[in-house]
Amino acid sequence: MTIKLAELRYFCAVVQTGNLAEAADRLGRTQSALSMSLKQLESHLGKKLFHGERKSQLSPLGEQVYELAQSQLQQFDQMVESIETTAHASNGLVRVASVPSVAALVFPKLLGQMADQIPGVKIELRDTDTRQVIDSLANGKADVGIASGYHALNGVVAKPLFEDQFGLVGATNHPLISQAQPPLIDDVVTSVFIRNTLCDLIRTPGFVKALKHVNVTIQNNYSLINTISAGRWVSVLPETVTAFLPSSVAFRPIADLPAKREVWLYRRERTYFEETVDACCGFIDAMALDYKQP
Amino acid sequence: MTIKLAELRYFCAVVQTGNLAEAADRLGRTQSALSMSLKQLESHLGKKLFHGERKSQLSPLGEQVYELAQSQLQQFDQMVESIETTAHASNGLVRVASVPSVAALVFPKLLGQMADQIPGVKIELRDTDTRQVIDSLANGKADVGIASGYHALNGVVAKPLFEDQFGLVGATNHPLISQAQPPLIDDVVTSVFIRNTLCDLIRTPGFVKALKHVNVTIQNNYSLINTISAGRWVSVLPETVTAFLPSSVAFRPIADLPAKREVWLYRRERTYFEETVDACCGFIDAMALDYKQP
DNA sequence: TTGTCATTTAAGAAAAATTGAAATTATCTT
DNA sequence: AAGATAATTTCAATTTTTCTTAAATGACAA
Repeated sequence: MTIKLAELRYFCAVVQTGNLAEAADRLGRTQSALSMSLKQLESHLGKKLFHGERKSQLSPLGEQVYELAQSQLQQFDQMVESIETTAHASNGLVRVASVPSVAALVFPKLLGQMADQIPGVKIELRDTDTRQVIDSLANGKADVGIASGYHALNGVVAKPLFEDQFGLVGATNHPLISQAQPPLIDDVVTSVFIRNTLCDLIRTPGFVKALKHVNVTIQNNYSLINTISAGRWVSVLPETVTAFLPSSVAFRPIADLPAKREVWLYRRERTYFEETVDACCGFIDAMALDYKQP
Repeated sequence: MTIKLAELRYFCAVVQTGNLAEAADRLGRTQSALSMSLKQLESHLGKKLFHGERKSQLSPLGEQVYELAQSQLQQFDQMVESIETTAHASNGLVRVASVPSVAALVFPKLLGQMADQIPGVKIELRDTDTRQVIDSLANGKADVGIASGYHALNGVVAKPLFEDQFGLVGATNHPLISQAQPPLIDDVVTSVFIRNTLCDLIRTPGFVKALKHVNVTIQNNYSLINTISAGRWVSVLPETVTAFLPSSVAFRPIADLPAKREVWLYRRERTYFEETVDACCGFIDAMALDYKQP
């Protein structure tokens, strides 16, 4: 007999609630059912999963198991949902994964068009970073992907979607924004510069070099924009990201920074509902045209 | 009631064998058990998973389910193994993921040192591409990672391991190898050049530009070396990869290609057996020194 | 100590999975 | 097209597993 999924599910619930009664309540089971299940899991592993007698503190092994089990359960549930949706959708399910900036731009409109033109279609939209987009495609967990740059992938066809000029983002009244002449890299990448994840896509040597001395980084774009709108700080972002800037923040090109972000559209071959996925890609492609020739 | 892991396991076995009897045999169950389980799965989804009456041909939905189920099962089993190993290992389990080139270099020695110096330790070594190494670290599926380039990751510390000069690889008697003066990019990236995955790490503008006109690519390094040793073709690889070249193939620097591959060592914070993981990183680090100052 | 709260235990009940044998359905052969 | 063979399904009986109820144990604080 091996470890069962239900055992892990119970275990995780107990970890989250910190006691049997609450976990049992949440799962619609009794305390004793959980108690026995945990005991079985522990005896299978030959070690305790919790510290002390109560279920409030994990042992080191428990920590490890919790982490693994948690992500496994999440994945499993996601897979089940995906299977069920596919099975029940009359016009199929299209799973689209995209980097957040493009997702914000594309998803609302895409959702509308799909729903209007393909009755009964189901759509699953996810925004993550390029790495995970590519991964989802590779694992068959997404049918369509939008990501930065080109990545060769088996069973997936890629096509360039649009290019996206990098430029300065700063508060409207920041000197670098308001000054007459266009700023240069060296003006921008100074002590008021905040690095962000998208900066890593830039290969312009002068910029890469300047970036080495920057020591403020903000991972989350929303926090980044917020910080910038306070007035003191600036950053560099692709132009389409700035479609969502508040009026207190503005975008302008940097004279000696020609770098563009290449956004690519990926499509899995041999998908369940070919036509639906084709239509989806068509919509995305059409939208991209709006950005290609502004 | 929801989809169960066992149902998917049965389903996959039937898909693989193509008939119930064989699958039942493999799983140590009877035909009827599988038949009922499949029926249950199908009625849950409301659609057939197979085409026709026999179990030899999947329906489109079946294809989709099979693919998802297959990868899920694989992951689950891997997780179970990882949990069990962790639980039973007296000195813990260290899961190391590395890009193949460095893995080939480091794993044999590392395995020996770990076994010798940390009695009872268990080691799990995996070689994949950089993307998956980073992913394993992010998902808590690896404790230590070796990958090309720097990637910021939550809960993971990174440190540069060594740098690896890119250069020409060709048959010993290939003109570009045997000629007196060092070759240039334009000599190398010609009609006899084969592109490979590691080429994408190179950012030297002249090389990137030249690469655009190359239309032969080999993904697998082993096949690549084999092809090269035939005599006609050449490629570009990092120097450490060449530690495993057959004598018929040689490495030499390219005069105007300064590109280096940066290899980084990643280590998850808050691992189960801190000391063991520390020791492992120490060993890897020490080995890297051999390549830093050759 | 005593009372409360959390967990465990044990025995029976309920649910789920598995089996064996017979029945059905498909495929092949002639 | 009929019979033979192979594969799958059905169904009731059985086994296994999981869950519940109810009572017992253990920890902890007043």
